[in-house]
Amino acid sequence: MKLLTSAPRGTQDILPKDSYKWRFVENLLLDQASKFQFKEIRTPVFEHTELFLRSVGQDTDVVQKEMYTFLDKGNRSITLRPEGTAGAIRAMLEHNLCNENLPVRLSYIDSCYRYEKPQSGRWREFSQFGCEMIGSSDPLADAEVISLCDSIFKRLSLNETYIEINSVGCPKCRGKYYESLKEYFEKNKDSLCNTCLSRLERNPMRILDCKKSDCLKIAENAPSILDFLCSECKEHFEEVKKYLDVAEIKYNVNPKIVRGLDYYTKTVFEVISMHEGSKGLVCGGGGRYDNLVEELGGPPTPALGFGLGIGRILLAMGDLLNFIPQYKACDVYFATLGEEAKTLAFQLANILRDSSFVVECDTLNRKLKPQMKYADKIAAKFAIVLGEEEINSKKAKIKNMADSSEKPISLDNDFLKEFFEIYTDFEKNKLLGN
RNA sequence: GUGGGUAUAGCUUAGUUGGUUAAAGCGCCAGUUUGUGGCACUGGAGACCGUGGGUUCGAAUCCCACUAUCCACCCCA
Repeated sequence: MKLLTSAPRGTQDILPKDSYKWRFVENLLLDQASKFQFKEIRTPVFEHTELFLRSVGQDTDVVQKEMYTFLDKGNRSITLRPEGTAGAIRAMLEHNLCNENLPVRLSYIDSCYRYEKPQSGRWREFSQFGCEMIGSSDPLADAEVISLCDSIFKRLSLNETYIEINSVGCPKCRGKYYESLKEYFEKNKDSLCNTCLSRLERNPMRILDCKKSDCLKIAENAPSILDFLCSECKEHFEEVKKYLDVAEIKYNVNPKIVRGLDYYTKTVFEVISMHEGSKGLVCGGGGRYDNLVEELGGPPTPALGFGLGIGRILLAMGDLLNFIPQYKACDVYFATLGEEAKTLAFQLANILRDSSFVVECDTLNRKLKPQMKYADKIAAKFAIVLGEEEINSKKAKIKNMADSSEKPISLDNDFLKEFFEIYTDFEKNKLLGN
């Protein structure tokens, strides 16, 4: 078969055999966030390009080479969102949510888009769960957001996941730190890789993130941001750690973590999964961004948040996904012979469905045998055969597919009542282990 | 963006030093007499061997390009 085309590069179709797993994880994420009073917000998939230029930052890789940007028919520059924070904050400001109760706590599940070369755990279209807490500068807010993130992984039984935290300070302390970093790397310029040389000018902190062995070696002895934090930032960071300790949340302080987006200040953190299939993959990240709200035209407002890649979470979960409850099994399958039977089955099926049973009827006009085969394959609990005899006598047999036992059932007004009796009996026996 | 692997039915794969109608298992469909599933047996549908060039009398097999996919780097969720 020659298909016209296939799904675009870096996208994925989530088929019925997997979609329920996604749904389960998504529900769990939103539910856990709601325990911390985060409420769902839904924002557009695309925004005006300038939003991301300003928030994510001109110099970032995301903006420089990964955005899906195009002109619409009205000549507006539009960009498919590469992350969730900017849109959430924009919407919050546009609808004056921060003029109501502070803090504002928002959660979302967004499809995001980045033009990257796909590989394991990386797609061009990916689903991101995020939470944003706007209005508090208190270190407890940081601890609470990290705690939410941590609790999610606990709830998912992802135990080989750990949290790394750092503080990138405020623009004030970062200025001094950059100078010192530049000075340090200038001295070791000869051993740096080419990418790092260009980073030296634009964003020396990114050199700390380089994985090349030569750069790693130099970075090892580079000055640490933690030694340059101003008293306010330092105190803030200490408080955050104190709260995390109280909550018995495990974390490593890693002065080398640098988040990829420009808006971060003070606390930043990453969630790294060491599970099979996602070894060392960053499946979440976040931090404080005290200047972003103002940057987008709002009043000076402290805020912070985090994002998790849902695809990466599923990757990390691996075999755990097998324990997720699947779609409801079929309660009753109607095997039908002839037009009249088909019609009757259709009516009876809807009666059962109104009582929230899961029912399926034959729609392929197959012979009885293949129909029973099918009922078996879909693991129907009961099968009811309808043919000429049954219609004439207004009585049918309902077959328990597990033990092949059959019981009579009326097809008239008593149908639902009798079915209930048979069904509860069946469930009772199951509980008793028969 | 850089480097490497892979590309044969829906899925998993076989395909010998290039040689004629490209195999198998699973899955799907149908049958094994009349209206009943799980087992077994029989049969069937389904592949222009990723695409396009080239080498050759002859290419799934060799060469080149492209595309897709996977992996690593970069970056990140």
